[in-house]
Amino acid sequence: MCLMANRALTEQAFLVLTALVDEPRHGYGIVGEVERLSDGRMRLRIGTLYGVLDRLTADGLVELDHEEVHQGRLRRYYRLTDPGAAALAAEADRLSVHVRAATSRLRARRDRLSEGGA
Amino acid sequence: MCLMANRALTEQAFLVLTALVDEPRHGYGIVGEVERLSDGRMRLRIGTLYGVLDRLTADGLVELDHEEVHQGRLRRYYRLTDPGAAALAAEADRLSVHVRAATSRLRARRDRLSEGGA
DNA sequence: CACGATATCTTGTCTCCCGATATATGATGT
DNA sequence: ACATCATATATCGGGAGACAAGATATCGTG
Repeated sequence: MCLMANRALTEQAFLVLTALVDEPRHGYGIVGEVERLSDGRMRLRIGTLYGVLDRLTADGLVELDHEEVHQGRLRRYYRLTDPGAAALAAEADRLSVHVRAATSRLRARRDRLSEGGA
Repeated sequence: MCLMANRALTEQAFLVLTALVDEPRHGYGIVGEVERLSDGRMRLRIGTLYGVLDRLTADGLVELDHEEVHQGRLRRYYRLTDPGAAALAAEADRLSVHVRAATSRLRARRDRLSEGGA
């Protein structure tokens, strides 16, 4: 366990954390929620999920909530921790700066080009 | 050259494209601009830059603008192409969806927790 | 009773980020 | 004069991580 590892989150880790903000979810539930919250554009691969989940657990950003058997199949539910919520907030902030920089510059470029082309 | 490769951009590629929206820049200029546009939080490593630049060039998202010698040292300037601007806009849009999902859920979580804690 | 969906996890491959290194010139300091 | 640092290009090896594919198991459906 390494709670102090505040390296930048990967995009997949970001999406997993986001999917867990509302309520604890199990593996397949996380995959479905990620697809939903990204407007169906991001499909988290099942092989990717468990690696991400292991790393997030090791860093203390998520933790095992409980296990239950649903229709004969085991479901392992994960929960967002407070450090996890803080890390997600920090990463969202960081990304938001990049997105704003890109969109404002692109807008200026479009204005510049349409002016020259008119 | 593979113009049709619309795989998702890496974060570093996103930042390089953003740095080139305003005007053509050379390698070191890109590094400095990335640091500026990320509020000093992202320092693009020089070893990373040239790999990113090679891939973006191969995909037709940037292209060589011109070369000039400044104070005895060669500067190789790169320029954003129209497909590059389109790819950057699409990626900014995609990230923006993720950021909004995270922030709105985190806000709801904070409200929920402060309510229970009050 | 085969097949697909649900559910977990492992393994191999491939991309790519990063640190280190190489090379070269101009500017700065002592 | 000479060392050192900033600028500027590029390459290489290591390691992290995403993804495809497969293993294993149960339930529902046709």
